[in-house]
Amino acid sequence: MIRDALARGQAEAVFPAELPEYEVTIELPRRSEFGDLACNVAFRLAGKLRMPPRKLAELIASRISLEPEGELDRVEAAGGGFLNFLLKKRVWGSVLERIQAERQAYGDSRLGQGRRVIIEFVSANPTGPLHVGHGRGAAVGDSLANLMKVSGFQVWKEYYVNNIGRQINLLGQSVLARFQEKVYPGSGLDKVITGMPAVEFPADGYQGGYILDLAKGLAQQPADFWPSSEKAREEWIRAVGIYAGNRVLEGIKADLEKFGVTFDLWASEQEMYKSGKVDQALADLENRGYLERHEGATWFKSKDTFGEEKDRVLIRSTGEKTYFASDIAYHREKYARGFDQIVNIWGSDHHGYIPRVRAAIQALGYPEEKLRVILIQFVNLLRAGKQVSMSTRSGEFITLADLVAEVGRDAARFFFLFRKADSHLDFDLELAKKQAPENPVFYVQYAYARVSSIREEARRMGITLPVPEWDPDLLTLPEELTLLRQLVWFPNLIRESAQALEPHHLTAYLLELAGNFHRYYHDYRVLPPKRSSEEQGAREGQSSGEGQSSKLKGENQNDREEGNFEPEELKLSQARLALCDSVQVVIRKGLEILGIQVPEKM
RNA sequence: GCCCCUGUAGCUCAGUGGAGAGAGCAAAGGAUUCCUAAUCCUUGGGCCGCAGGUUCGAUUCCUGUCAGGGGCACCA
Repeated sequence: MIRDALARGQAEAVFPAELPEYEVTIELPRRSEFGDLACNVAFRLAGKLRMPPRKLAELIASRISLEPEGELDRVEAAGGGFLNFLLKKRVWGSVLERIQAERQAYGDSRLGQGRRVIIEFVSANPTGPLHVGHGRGAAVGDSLANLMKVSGFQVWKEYYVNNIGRQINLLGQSVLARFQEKVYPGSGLDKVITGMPAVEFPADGYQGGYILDLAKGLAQQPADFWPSSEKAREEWIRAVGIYAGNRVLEGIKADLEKFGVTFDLWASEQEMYKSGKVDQALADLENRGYLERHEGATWFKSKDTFGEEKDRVLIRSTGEKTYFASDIAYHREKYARGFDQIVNIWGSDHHGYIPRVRAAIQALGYPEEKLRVILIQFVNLLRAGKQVSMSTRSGEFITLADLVAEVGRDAARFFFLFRKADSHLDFDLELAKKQAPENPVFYVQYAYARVSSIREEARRMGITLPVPEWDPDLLTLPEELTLLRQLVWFPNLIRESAQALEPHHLTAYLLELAGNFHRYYHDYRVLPPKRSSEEQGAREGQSSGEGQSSKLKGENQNDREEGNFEPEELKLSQARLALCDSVQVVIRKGLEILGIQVPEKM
């Protein structure tokens, strides 16, 4: 259309016959005064045509022909040279028809075209309960999964369990030492356990109350749990470590379930070893010439080949394989399983680790650009403005379970998704608990509950949805247009957030939508005002029509029934009700993606 | 030393190659005969860290610089 206008200008010899290459981009302006769509083509051409952009814009605008049946209402030149387009009102109003028809499917798209994506997240070592930082990763990962699902991706969620290796042994040793110290003496267990080697509590062992609980649990183990007396100390530690790791993992699973987060697979590092996948991966690297042996260890040649700082150890001189070795095998598996996109959500302390993993993926001949890593920055937990310290080792931490118990799952998830994943997050416990407007979670949920309340009241009055016929001219208030525009924007927001892997945009959007709704609600009535009983006339006492429960009888005196409104009044109310209902549908959809529940009443 | 992230209102943070830069909190004052006052309104408040560059146009992109956080193991 714009090109037509320019061509017309050329024909009139206002523009030169030879136009330079140019691009026409249309954007949504931030301010409603600037129209519904804006175009900056005049700026792009101004320099080349040696004309002021404003003048150029006016020339173009005057040559644009609008089809009378089209969706555009008018076009004008504005500002320094923008072309602003105004859509006809029915275009905005039609979004309500669409939402009413699609309901919860509004916002779904086929962006992903069924491509398969694996999202690995949380993946905390089973050496202690999840803390709030893991909770943030869980919230981000789970919401991202939802976001991608509605955007047409096939999503697979996975937790990688590091249930073997040094940390697990350390856990085993910590638990066994506590067992010998606090549980075993005088327990009579010497009849069951024979030849237990003495184990001291390691210097860097795990502290915290859960270690003693695990030690107490050991007392319930059957006799065949314990290694035979001639087995080495390491065997005892390993057995206790695996036991403790499994117990901790059960707790982690339970905590995540309470947090509303589930996984399609709990991938086990032990399994990677048992199935020979680690050895296969190493053999693969060997065949491709990326392994090197010196100083008794086996190294991945990442320094000269991939520009890494240094080579990395895969097999220690002791013969033990490093975590990196099994992680290479795990990533190799992800590629081999045929995922189109691989998303890892890691703690920000892993950032130095990413280039190394990418190097290994390239070394194995896989496309590393399929891998995208989201780093989760630390959560700064505040209570009454004071920082709450966290560290797994010292045992002084607030667990995810504690957090959920204190502020609730909904508030916790919302706060975790409030900020960009890679920026530091201040989490104020007092604010999250507050049942007040300054708490964003309640603010959004309340907007939802309010609509339910309106709908309930409407039902009593006999006003129902769907609207029989849509009259776009009924919603003409600026506040209504603001809401309509925001609803139109929603599917776009979902797509963009899914593409960028950034669920936090959704929390901001919902807050804004809730705010616009609250303002609208405050200033205008959705339903017709109640009439006093004198005005109500002869219909009194009659029981109302379908779907009314008997408990409403007492209220009927003040209520009006269907047919008791002016037709225009009824139509306006229905249109506004459709708007509110559509706002609610979108809030529900948004909160669902974030994993937050919607209350019908508050 | 090298690498990554972050510098935007008093605080916590959104945001964008374009049109007086936004929200929440905090401060002060106000608003319910009527669909939930868990709401709403008003008022102040800003060299978008600093300096260059690219551009018709930079808070946004590039370079440098300063400040804060984090990472650089034969740990995971």
